[in-house]
Amino acid sequence: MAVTIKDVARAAGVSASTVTRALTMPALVHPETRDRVRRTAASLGYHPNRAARGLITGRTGNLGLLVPDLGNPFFPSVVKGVQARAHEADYAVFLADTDEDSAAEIGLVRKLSQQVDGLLLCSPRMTDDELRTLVGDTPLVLVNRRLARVPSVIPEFLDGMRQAVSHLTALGHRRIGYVAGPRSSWANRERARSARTVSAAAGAELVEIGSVAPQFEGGVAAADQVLAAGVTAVIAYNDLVALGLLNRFTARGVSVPGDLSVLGFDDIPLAAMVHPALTTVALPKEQSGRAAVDLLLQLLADPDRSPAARRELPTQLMVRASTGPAPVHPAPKPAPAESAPLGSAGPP
Amino acid sequence: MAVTIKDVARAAGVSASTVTRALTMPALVHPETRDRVRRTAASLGYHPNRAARGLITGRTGNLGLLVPDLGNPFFPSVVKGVQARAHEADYAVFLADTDEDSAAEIGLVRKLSQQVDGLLLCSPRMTDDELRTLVGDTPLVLVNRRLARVPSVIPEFLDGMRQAVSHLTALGHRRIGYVAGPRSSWANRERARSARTVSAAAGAELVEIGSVAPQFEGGVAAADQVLAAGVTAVIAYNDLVALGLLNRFTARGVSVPGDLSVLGFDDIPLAAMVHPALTTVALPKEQSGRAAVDLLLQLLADPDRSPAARRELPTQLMVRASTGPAPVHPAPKPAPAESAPLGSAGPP
DNA sequence: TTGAAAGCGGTACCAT
DNA sequence: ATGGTACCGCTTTCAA
Repeated sequence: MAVTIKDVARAAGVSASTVTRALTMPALVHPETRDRVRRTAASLGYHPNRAARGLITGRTGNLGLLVPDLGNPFFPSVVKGVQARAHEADYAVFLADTDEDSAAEIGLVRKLSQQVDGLLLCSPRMTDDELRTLVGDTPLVLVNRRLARVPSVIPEFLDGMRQAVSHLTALGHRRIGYVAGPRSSWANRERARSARTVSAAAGAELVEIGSVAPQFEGGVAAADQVLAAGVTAVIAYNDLVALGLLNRFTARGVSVPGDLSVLGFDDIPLAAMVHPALTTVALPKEQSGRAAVDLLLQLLADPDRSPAARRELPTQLMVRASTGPAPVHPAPKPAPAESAPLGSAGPP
Repeated sequence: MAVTIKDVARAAGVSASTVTRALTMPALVHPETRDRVRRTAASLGYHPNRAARGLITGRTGNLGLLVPDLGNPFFPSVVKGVQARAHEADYAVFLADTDEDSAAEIGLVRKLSQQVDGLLLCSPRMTDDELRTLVGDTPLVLVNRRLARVPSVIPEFLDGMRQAVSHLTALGHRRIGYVAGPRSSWANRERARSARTVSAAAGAELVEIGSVAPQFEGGVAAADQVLAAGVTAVIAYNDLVALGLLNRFTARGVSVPGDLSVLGFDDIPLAAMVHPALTTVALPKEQSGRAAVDLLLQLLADPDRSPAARRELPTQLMVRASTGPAPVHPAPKPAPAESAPLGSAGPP
């Protein structure tokens, strides 16, 4: 069994109360006693049992983080940010991957909420109504999602999209595609809305295409529709989808950015590693994670504060090789390609 | 405050003891009472407080998972496997990213061990001696690392390397490079050792190159040494390093697989998405995670069992476009390239 | 079959 | 400045 407070008390010749004080309210105990207790505790390798402490203080020192899919590199980045900030504040982190399943989200919130001081929901897929039923139970902070009266950390989507569209129109593009992500994703709805607003303002025509899984395969699946849409540039829901598009375009002999410009969202590390490197709107990832933890800690420290603190973090267009001047002639519509096996197309 | 056992007891008109029994030892309570209690509990939304329960049972229902870097897509995959299996068994998972730092690993093990029933250490960077001091404290399972008398889940590296080298020698390669990863990585030591053993047996010459960070940048950094080594094929410590090599080769005008074949390890999803797609040795990832949880649960269920259960999982060579026949003339040594900005090289 | 009481490892309050 | 005691939520004897 582990070392308990009683072991320390006995070894130091004091009561359990004094041990607690020496460790958590040092000012209240005689310096000499304090030092002796602390030394004894250290030498015995004593660490207070957080569960037991939590039982009485109501504080567990834990927080929970839910993400839809660790397979999308966007989320591990957010997780890293959360971890880093949480550990600084001496919090431990429960992580759960919900597999893009809103039912799983709800169940996990319920299960975790009793073991944590607060929860961070990153890009939750559940509906607003479902989300509302969870509020009040446990302190909640949303990441990448906005809901009235719930604290949240979100990126400046509108500005990011403005940067993206300005870049494309400056290159001469006038007819731009947007490949939509999952309908259950608030981020997708925001990006689509921003795309409409911004392209209207810029005098460009926006063609909305499908609604695909937020993965490489989604992009591969949407690529032919993009070609058929006669656009000269396409903005993908996220980088994975953009990479799927790139892959399929290469397989069909469509040159990027010669025939078609491709732009992603997120700036996952991968975006800079591929060929051609992907132009993308960088979202704050680690930073979102850190900010969310900050917001949560703030909330815990002083619960009666504004229940709807909200932080919006800047986005940044990363111009790389996948976008270029609009072709003089509209996008080509090549003959149906030999169907290349996904992800294994040979060299051009 | 959340619903407690007393609330349920009062509402159902029984004692707390009966509530416990009705929920955890149904056989011991009168069917009628049992049903009434369970209905009341359900209608009140009662979930037993796991921390309180753990205090007395000694079981927390939690487990901890440490990984070196979530930024390497290999680890999120393992995490997904752990999560999936853990949730099936009704366990919650503490996750910690140690940032490739062995000191952080040790601290986190200490911090988490009191809150969990067992810990999974994935690719720990600490030394064998450090690792040994941690054993016995809390049930431990190693993933991707072997240590005497500690249960572990590891891939069949030797066989994986054999597949890789056989593939290359069959293509005519006789001089093969191995770009080493971090020295603190057991996996790296194993791969290097396997590479030596296997290539000797296959009559190929092995050239060991550097020791780089297990990341894209590590590969970029090693690429020029690889070219200078006069090999016709190179095996990278992992896929990220392989991608870094590819990127720099492309920038220097070296054709893959025309001039040089490149082979990775891991089979991260990315490997199939790039161009040319990366030939790689697929390691079990989700599967390792699941197996590790299984091993841990087994250990918890019956602690006196063999303390050193060990599972070795098969690996699988994925042949893709980055490997091809050895060139007739040894690898070219192109003139020093214009130094292309990392990760942003334009189209060939 | 059920209830009362003790105690898991801490902390907080009230004495002294 | 320190010790005693009650209690956090739950499980587990022990009696009835």
